[in-house]
Amino acid sequence: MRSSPARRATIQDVAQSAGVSVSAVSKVLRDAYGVSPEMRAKVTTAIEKLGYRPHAGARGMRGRSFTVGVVLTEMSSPFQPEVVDGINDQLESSPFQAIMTVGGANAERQQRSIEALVDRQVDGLILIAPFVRQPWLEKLAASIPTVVVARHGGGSSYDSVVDDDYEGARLVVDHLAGLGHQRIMHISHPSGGLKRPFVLSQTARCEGYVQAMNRLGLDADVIETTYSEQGGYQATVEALGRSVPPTAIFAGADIAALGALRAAEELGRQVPDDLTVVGYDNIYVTTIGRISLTTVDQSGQLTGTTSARLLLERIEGRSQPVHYVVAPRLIARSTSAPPAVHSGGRGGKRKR
Amino acid sequence: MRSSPARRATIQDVAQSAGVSVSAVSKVLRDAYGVSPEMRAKVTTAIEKLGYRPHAGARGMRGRSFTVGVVLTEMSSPFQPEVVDGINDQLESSPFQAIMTVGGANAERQQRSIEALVDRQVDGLILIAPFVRQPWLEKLAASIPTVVVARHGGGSSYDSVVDDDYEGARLVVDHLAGLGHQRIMHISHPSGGLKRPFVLSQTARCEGYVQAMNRLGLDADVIETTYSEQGGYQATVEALGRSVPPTAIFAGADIAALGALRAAEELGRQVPDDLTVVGYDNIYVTTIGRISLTTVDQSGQLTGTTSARLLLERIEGRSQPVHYVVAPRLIARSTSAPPAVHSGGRGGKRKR
DNA sequence: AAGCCTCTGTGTAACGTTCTACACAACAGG
DNA sequence: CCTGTTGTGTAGAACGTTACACAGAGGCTT
Repeated sequence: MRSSPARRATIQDVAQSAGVSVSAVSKVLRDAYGVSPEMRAKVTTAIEKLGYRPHAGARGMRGRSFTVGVVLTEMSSPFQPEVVDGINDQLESSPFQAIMTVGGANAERQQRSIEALVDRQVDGLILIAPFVRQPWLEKLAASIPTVVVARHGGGSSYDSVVDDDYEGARLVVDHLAGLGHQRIMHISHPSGGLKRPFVLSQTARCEGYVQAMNRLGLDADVIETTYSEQGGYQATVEALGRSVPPTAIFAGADIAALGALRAAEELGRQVPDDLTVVGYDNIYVTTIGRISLTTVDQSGQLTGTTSARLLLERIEGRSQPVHYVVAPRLIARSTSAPPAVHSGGRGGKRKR
Repeated sequence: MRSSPARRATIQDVAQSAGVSVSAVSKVLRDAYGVSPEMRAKVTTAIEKLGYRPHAGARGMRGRSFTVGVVLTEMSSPFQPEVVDGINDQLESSPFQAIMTVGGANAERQQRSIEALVDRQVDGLILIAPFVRQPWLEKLAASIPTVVVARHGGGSSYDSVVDDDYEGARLVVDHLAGLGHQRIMHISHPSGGLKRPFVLSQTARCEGYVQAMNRLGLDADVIETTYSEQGGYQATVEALGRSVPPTAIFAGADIAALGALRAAEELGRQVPDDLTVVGYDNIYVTTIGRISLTTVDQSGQLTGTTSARLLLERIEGRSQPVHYVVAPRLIARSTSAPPAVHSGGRGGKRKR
């Protein structure tokens, strides 16, 4: 008459099987001070034999749960999964395990996701592009080690890893201006209610664009829609319908650039001959032949490994904040080229 | 001299603040029998006031953790995130919270991810396209409520939700044959060591293709590479290099179809005039103008909500297995057309 | 030889919940 | 007035782990 069909082995069972005390087993498990080699051997054998695995919930009640929580904003964006891969790679060699939740688009749902993770007693948190309010974030980070990804402005109680979106935008503008473009339109995305300096990528890219344009003495021209195929499409249709349309479109995200490409195609503009289109993110599809989009790469992988490393340091006790900036890289492909020739001085636009 | 800066409120604190016993609070929390309306009111007020949130780890030690674990194989595939969205939607109205881990490509890492979740005392498990071995899976599912997504062959101790990949492949073959194609090549992906009938989508699609071809009296022609842009590219280069090349390529996944498109372009074949290409999955990029791939849709959202529903039923106690099949749907876009004219016999094809 | 370390191992009190068993009150039926 | 019954609340033992406090056993100094 055994109890349940397949009860899980506990630390008790291991202790009994090895003929030692529970505390001794715990010591071995925790790699604590004061275990003889024989002790360790006996215990590990017993663990092996019983297929014992420590119960994270019980662990979390006293010490650590060896779990870190990752909150994503959206999985469909290709950048975030890349970051997650980086995190997992970095954690592989540590005793920590990452668990994720999807926060979703609004601050409230995001907050709920974060709290759910905290309820589950994670030892640390990595938040990707969160738009919860700053005071809430600071308070959260004061109570649990936290690393924030893709949100500018630093913060005093958490670490952060951000792409230098200002610089990325500058790279694009300089590239386009270098090709001879003057009327460069930028497609942006709502700021999510965050105010300077605690802004997400979209806002930083937009500001970087404006600054770079001003420095070159060019007029900034921003259309705010959303970072989506639809958004890019609409913004492009609107811009090309003007009496003096832009010669280049800089979309703040590749996905919007794809919409811009579709709009251009439908309106009979050849890319890059009649119109230059540039994106941002270097998502996978931009590389494939039919698209071959000029874009900016921010290494999601590197961002992920870095943030995991910072989080582990923080869990180990570091408390002064570290803010890490990842340098972006322009990847010129085949959707950018010099603008169409003007007949003479200023004149007409030629289209096919 | 308070203890720590911001200690988390416990059930004790709530009990004290409400002037009742801990057990009473627990009863309210669990909606258990034997609480008077006044009691409930007092307790909920106290909970509100203290901002109390139950500690999932501690809960898990006796009762439920109200957490379900989701294991993905890869996040870069667009199908899996869609499933996750569906799961989250369904769980929104329940007290359960989903946490995810990324299993990765090999069975061993996947197994580790699953175990990590079990260690964290999840109440149930949803596994997306797992290729752990069948006996292991059955044993796991015997000890914890489990739903398996995208793996054929049923199973006696778990529920499953699968796309009818056989039918999907048949839809494609019939579509192509209906257009007049005879030499239809299929790009497949390694089976991951699983044997019939417990196969993953790729194998089912391949088998469905072979059966459909045979039924029409056509010769099956399969190249096994991987479901990746590279894989699709290589297979296509190989096939088009033959003395009698296929007139249509049916890639088992959209991502491979994109590679096929690139290969066709580089080899100077016009799609769909010189070559038809069809994918599977209806991933986002297939919809955009420059690509507009003919493909098969399997609703990831529906798959997700269904599997979450099944899991909740199972957690509530159902034990006989349910196997749910989702019907696929062909989406004809602009990469499929009748084959190029044979000199003589067949009617001419002219497009655009 | 006494005293004092150091090294290993054990006992046991938490940790925050759940849930069974029970106490008590109020009330109904005989 | 006694005996149930029903409804409401509480005590307290788990659950599986950690980590503090301490007990012995030797070995080194004086």
